[in-house]
Amino acid sequence: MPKRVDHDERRAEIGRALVRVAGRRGLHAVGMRDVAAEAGISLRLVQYYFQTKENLLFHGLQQLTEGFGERVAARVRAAGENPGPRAVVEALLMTSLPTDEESRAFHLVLTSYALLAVTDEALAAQPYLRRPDAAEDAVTGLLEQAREAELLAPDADTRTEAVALLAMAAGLGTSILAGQRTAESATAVLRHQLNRIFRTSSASSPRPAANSPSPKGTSLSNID
Amino acid sequence: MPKRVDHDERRAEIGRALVRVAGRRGLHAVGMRDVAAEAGISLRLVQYYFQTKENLLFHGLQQLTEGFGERVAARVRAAGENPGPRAVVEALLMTSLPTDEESRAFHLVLTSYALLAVTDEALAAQPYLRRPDAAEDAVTGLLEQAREAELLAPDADTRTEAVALLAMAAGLGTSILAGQRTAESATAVLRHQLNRIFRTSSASSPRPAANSPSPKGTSLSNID
DNA sequence: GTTTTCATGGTACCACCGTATCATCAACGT
DNA sequence: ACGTTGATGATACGGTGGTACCATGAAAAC
Repeated sequence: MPKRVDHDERRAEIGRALVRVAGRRGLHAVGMRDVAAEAGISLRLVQYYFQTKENLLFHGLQQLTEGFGERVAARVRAAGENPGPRAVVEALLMTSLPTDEESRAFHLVLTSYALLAVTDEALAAQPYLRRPDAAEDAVTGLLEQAREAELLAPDADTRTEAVALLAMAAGLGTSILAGQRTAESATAVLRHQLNRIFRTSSASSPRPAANSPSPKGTSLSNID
Repeated sequence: MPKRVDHDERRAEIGRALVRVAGRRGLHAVGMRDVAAEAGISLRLVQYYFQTKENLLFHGLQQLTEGFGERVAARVRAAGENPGPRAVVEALLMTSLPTDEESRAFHLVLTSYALLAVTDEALAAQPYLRRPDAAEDAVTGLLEQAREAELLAPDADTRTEAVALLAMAAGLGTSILAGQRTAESATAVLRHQLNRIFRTSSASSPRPAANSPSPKGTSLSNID
């Protein structure tokens, strides 16, 4: 069978297997043999593509963060062709909530990594966890935009509100993971806060339909 | 030395050792030998007082949650003799932030437990993690009190605000743990939200300046 | 066609970890 | 006094997990 193999694709597949099994049994309980079995390959191959477990874990983390960026982008795209600042902020926040079963695993593993990084300096040095300030900057910028479009109270403290929103989303996310709250109630709480910050000039009730057909082009920023 | 020994005190001491070492190296990296060394006793004794590691972990979790309750109580006590609802809420929220080095370990380990409980049903069945709704009820009740004392907007959604506050505190706490935010900026964000919710008894103008509007003088300037 | 290189399988090694076993020593009851 | 019981030490055992080593089939290079 030794036809030339795409190493990157192979590594990505193994990384997905890692995330899957970690989502089920917890990141702490994942061994290389488990990953191999989940990916349907032999232990030797996991070693072959990632020499060490540390390497595998790093790669898994990288995939997760990249996946998060893609999820945000997809949600923003789904918010319409020219989404207003609120729609973008909402997309960003909602993405950080574990709603369906797949994103539940996603967030569980990502949170596990973050917690590991607190005491594992090798993980903390990985750049993929090193810039969550990017999200803060992005949300702050979006709130600024909204203020200039007179969608916010003129004296709103955008940076503080951005931090508060992100922290709230993170906290709600772990609440959902822990089974203390449903995804629906969490989104309701989040939307309540958004409704407070954004003085909705038109529809105020939680209508998830088309909102804010803003003429101003809000260019999507990088966002992680 | 075989004079009768207070088992409970011994177990508590070992539990404290567990939390200490877990705070340094992470809960996942803690073994019974580490706990024994940290407590200055032999491995055999850790086995003697806790038969199994699972038992030790359960006990450690119990100690942590009990410690949390005591911390809240101490902070409320420090808030004055007859603290208003806001002072109590603030004490509760501030307690859930890792400020000094000791509480940092405290929250790191507690968060690790919570995350473990997601995939470990034996841990999830432990009653000490089973009642975080209690905090939600407490804060909601306090907000109700405040509303009746006309410290809140009469149409405030107390339960939603309570959930939001608790989620925000949790999220800010993990941010501090991850080194993404200082404890000072986190407390500032939290106070900003409290200032928003608790408005002065006269007007609804948001005062970002000093707080303590209560007639009883609910100024708690404790905090480390 | 031979050689080299890539991909893969199988398995052994080593260290660590939780647990169990055996042994000892000091107090306390009667 | 002496046996019983509680507290402690030392060490062994079984399992598991990451890593390493050897082998081999199958293309690609020459």
